[in-house]
This record gives sequence, C-alpha cells and structure tokens, in this order.
Amino acid sequence: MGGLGRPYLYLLGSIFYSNYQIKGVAARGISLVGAMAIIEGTVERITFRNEDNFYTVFKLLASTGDLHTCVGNLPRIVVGEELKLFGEWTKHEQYGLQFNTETAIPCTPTTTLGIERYLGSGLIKGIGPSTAKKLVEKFGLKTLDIISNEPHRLTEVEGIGEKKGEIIAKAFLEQKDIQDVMVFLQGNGITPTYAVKIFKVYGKESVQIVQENPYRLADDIFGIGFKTADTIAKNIGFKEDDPHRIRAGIRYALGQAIEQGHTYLPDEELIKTASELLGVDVKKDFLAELGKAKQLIIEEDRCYLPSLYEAECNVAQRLKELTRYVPSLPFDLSIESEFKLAPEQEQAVKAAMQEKVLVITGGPGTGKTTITKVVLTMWEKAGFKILLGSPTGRAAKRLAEATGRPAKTIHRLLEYGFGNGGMSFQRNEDNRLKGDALVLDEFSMVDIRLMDSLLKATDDKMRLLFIGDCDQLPAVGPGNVLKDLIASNRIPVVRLTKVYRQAEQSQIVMNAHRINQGYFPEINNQGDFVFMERKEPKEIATLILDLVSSRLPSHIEKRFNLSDPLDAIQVLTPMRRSETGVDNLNRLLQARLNPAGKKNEIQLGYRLLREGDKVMQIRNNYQKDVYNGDIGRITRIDPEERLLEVLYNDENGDRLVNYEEEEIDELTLAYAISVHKSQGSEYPIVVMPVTTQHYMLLQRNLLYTGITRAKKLVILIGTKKALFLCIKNNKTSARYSYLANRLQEE
DNA sequence: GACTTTTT
Repeated sequence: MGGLGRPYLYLLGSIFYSNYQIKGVAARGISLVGAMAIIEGTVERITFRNEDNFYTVFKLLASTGDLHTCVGNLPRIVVGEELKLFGEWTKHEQYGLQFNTETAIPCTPTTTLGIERYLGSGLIKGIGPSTAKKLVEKFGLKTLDIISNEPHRLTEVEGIGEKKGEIIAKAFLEQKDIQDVMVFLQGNGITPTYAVKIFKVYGKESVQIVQENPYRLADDIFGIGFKTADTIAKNIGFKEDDPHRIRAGIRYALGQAIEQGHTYLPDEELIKTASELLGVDVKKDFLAELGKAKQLIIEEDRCYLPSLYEAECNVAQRLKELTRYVPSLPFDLSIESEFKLAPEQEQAVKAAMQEKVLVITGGPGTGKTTITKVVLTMWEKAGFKILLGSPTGRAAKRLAEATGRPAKTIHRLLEYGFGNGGMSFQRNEDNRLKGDALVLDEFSMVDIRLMDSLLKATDDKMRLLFIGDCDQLPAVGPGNVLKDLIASNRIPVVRLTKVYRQAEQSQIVMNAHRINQGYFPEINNQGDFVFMERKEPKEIATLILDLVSSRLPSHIEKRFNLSDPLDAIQVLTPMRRSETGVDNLNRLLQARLNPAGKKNEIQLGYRLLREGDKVMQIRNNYQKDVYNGDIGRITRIDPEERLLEVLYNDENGDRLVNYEEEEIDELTLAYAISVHKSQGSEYPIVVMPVTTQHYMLLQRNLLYTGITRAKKLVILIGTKKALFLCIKNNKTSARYSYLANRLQEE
C-alpha cells in the first residue's frame, strides 16, 4: 500500500464496477479490518459542506432505520445517494457519536425509490426529479441498465424525445468516464481533491495523459508540484532515468533555486543540483534540449526559467529607457530651512530634484523619512501628482502616517485583481499609472518580478524614487533588486550613513555597523547592547522566559519610563520551528505571561487564544484597517458567539477590532515573532536567541535586521560561536542575479 | 545540518 496516500476511494456516481474499481477495492481490502467499520445507507441530508476541501457532515439513513451522523472529505455527494462507508466510529465532544468516513463507495441503488432519488439528485445533467420519477415508473429496477445499454428506449417515456434521450445517455456515460478517471487517479496516490482538479483540466483524457507523462501535472495543475508528479510516475512504473523525469527535475531544481532567491543558476550548478535531486546523472544535453523547447532560457552559462529571464531583461531595459529622459527642478532652499537638513540629507533632496530615477539607501535613523517629506513638499510645490507605495500593507500604512499622504501597497497601486482569466495587475504596459512621480518605501523587499510589473506600469515621464535599507533582509522572492541597482553604478544613488535618531554613543547603532562590515560586535554589557551566553536551547528558552516575565519588567519603568512590559519587549527569533523558534516560544510565553484561569479561551485547530494574549494580524484586512504585522491584545472572547475582540494601538490611539470565528485565522500569537515579520517595525526592547540550532538562518542581515529593530535595548542570548557564524555568513548577497550587469550593458 | 515569506 506504500505510496497510495490515505486509503481513500470515492467513486463519482458509480454504477458500473469497472476494472479499475475492482482493482481499487481489492487493493484496499487489506486495510478494511480491525478498527474499521462499514455502514451502508442513504444520504438523508447534508448538514455542512466546505467546497474547498470537500469536508462534509451528513446524515445517513441506514437500512436498520438508524440515522447516523457522518463526516469525511467527500469530493462529491448528493442527497438520496446510497453509500457504503468505510471508516470508524468516533465520539465528538460536542456532536456525540459520529462515523468518521475514510472511504465512501456509492452502491448501485437497489430499490426503485433509491434509483429515483439517485437519478433526480442533479448528478446527471438533463435529469431532474420529475424525469427521474417518470423513468423509474416506466423501467423500474431496470432503469439504469436501460440508460447505459439501450438508450434508444428512453424515448418510450412520455416527454423524452430523441434529443433529450441522447443528452441523458451522454451525461450518464460522462459520469462513467469521471468514475474511471477518478478510480485510476486515486489508485495512483492522488487525493480525491486533486483527482477532481485533474479531471477538470484534462477531462476523459486524464488517464491517457497521466500515463504518458505524469510530469505534465506539475505544469498544468495548480497545487501539484514535481514531488507529487514524481510519486505518481513511480507508482505507474516510470524509471528513474526517464527523460520526462529528468526534464521535469531540471526545471524543479531551478524552481528550488528561485525559492532561495536566485534568478538563474549557472549550468554546472544546475546540473549538479538536478543530479542530486533526481539521484541520476543528468547530462548537459538535457539543458540544450530544454533550451530548444523554450522551457529554459540559456544565455552563456546562465540558465533561467523564461519568466524570470524576461523579468530581468525587462527591468534592465525599462530602467535604461526611464533614465534617458532627464528632468530638473530648482532646489528650493526655503523648504529646506523649514526642515533643517544635514548636508547629507540636503544632497539627497537635491538629487531627487534633478534625477529621473533615484535610489536613497540608509539604515534606521539616517533621516529617510525626513528626506521623503521634504521631497514630497517640493514636488507638490512644482505641481506634481505623486504616488506613494510600499511592498507590504503595514509599511504602506506607516508611510502614509509618516508623510500625511495616502500610500498603498504596490499591489493595490497596480490594481492587482481578477482580469485576463486570472489574478493579475490591471495596471500594466497597456494601462499605465498616471502621475508625475512615484515614491517607493522599504524598497529592499521588492523582488525582480514585482519590479518588472511596476516598471511595465510606469509612465515614461514618471520620476521614480526608491527608498530602502540595502543591509536589511533581501526580498522573499528572487532577485537582489535594490543591491543590483546600487552595484550597477548606472542608477543615481544617495547613501545615508550618518545616524541622527539614536544617540551617537548607542551601542546598538555602533554594533549594527560593525556587524554590517563583518566585525564582531563590541560586548561589554554596559550599554544598550547586551549579550548573555547560554549554550543549550532549553537554557536559552528559560532565560527568555525569565527575562520577559520578571527580570526585565522590574527595570522597565525605572530605566526606560515604559509602563507595559508586554508592549515594550518583543521577542524575535529567526525561525518558526525548533525549541527557540516562534511556535515554541509563543507557547511557553503564553503559559508564563498569560496563564489559563478565569479568562475565556477559544481553540481553533492547534491554536489556543486566550483573553489578554498578545496577537498579530497576519493578512492585510482593509475593511478592518489592520495590516499584516500589526500587533494588538485580545480584550474579549465570546465563546458562545465565537467572537473575538482585539485592541490595537496606533498613531490614532486605541482601537477595538472585532473578529468573527472565520476571521480568527488572521491572528496568531505574537509574544515571539520571526525576524522577517519584524522587518519595518521597531520596539523599545528586543530579546533574540542566537543559536547554532538556527544554522540555516544564521545570516548577517538577519542579525542586523533583528538588532536594529530595538530602540532602547537589545539582548542577544546564545553562543559567541553562533554570533560569529552569523556575522561571517554574508551569503544572501550572493544570490545569482544578472541585473547589475544588464544595466551596465550598452 | 534545510530555513525565512510578500501580495489579492
């Protein structure tokens, strides 16, 4: 049974026992013993159904006359259908005795009533309840035989002409096709959900297509990747060195590289990773072959997926086009004096007046916001219509607050939405953005694809101002856009180095700079930068708990004049899993800081939320005006109504936001959050583990981003070795990208 | 040693 996934079989409107079905049932017979039970009956009522995952709660009227509550993931179910269910009885806390269905096989209806209900269920196009009634009145128990074997006799029924008879017979046969396909697919390790998706795309050719080249599934079916396709291929007897497998594997390897941030891979490296991945020696000829088939773009030794090659070339070409046109505005000294600019900042504003495309980069506290405000004021004075955007919802909100002007996410700016048969940007080369200038903040988070979309939608005459911190974490998506623009030396750049916001003697700032330059931070634990040595992950977690629950809070009021420790202290950690990861720390911190008691709670899946919990919104919600990364406190949970209320505190003061049950998955515990999530936010005090447990994520810019989130105090806990590894690992800047070179090409 | 995550 290996590789078959869940022992799960469901036949769509099965009437015929085809070969596939017999094989399928026989194969599963082994597992239908022991704890498994079998019940049979008619579907009486569907109580609940989720069309996304086919989770269904229904009542089954058994032949004994009992009415059973049954649950399970059934891709297709209709009232009146007779089903044989394989599964086990379970006891649900709230709903009592239930039959948990693993496998459901529709039975051929055995009574005239069953046949009538089955045919009239809507399962077969062209037959409704009244036609079903007439058919059964005429043919009785033989109705189904006649539809499939003697369809011409259907005209004997009053009201059914030749045409309608044909439609009915055809729809009935289609059901049989679906059934065959479903049985074949499910028999080869494909879950019912995907079997339905596959059938929707390939129709009755599904079996043939999958048998010929299961790797096509990875291209054609959303949600099926190389791994699943490979499992299916194995099941139906594909060899490890099958050319289909190798070609698909090469593209998968390239896809993996893209997930790591590369825009291309050099051919040698692609061959090496593909060979390792497939467990087969991949010959270089395959690359050339894929190149010929346009499934790969090969430029010298660089191998690209076509979409990324286009994106990278277009970004370079578009930037060259846009910079060709050079406008100039006078630099207005009267505004400058209002804002009191330092020389470096003045230079940045001047550049923004003169350049068509400009990059301003600098760390926290170097005055990026001030500069932005001055530039906006001056541009507005010149009568410019200005667009403001950020890669994330939260950053857009902050930009709007900081500048007092509307700002949107880049996605909203480009009107991401349904069109052209799918989700896409409605602002594009055919429908460009209107305006004189576009200002983008947190530009380090923009990847090559988004940059491509953005430049396509940018009007030729529009000025572009990109603002970001090139030492922060790179974009999640592929490319190194900000760093490449800077490295190319073809785009005007202003680098802000002087820190104005934090006191010069701040060790946070000083050490952030040291780390950036690859030096070990100065640690004397006298100032605002503290390192506490702990080796074992357990010790680290314990120390974090102690610090956050008792040791720090007693200091907070005296030293920092902060009242609420929960607001003031933020635990940051590089990853989700592991003992010192987000999930575990949240569990521990919730138990310590907000233990169970008289407070109301709500349990959703594995997540437990309690009144008083510190939570974070993890999706933009424009109706509620809360954004991915916003942190608040649960003030009330109504377990009866399954409602929840969160208090957010932002520039506009306190604000209560209500969540209904189905919206609660937009929230997660936020006692500890990932460093990635913290990007763009600042906290008075940051506590962060630095341990070799997080080996893969010990990166310089991750450490840099983490510590620069702290305004007053940062406490690192872990080993000097881990800290050292972090600082030495500058690999993220070594993403394969050719954008800088393309910008330099004439 | 295998990890982070944006957008609608």
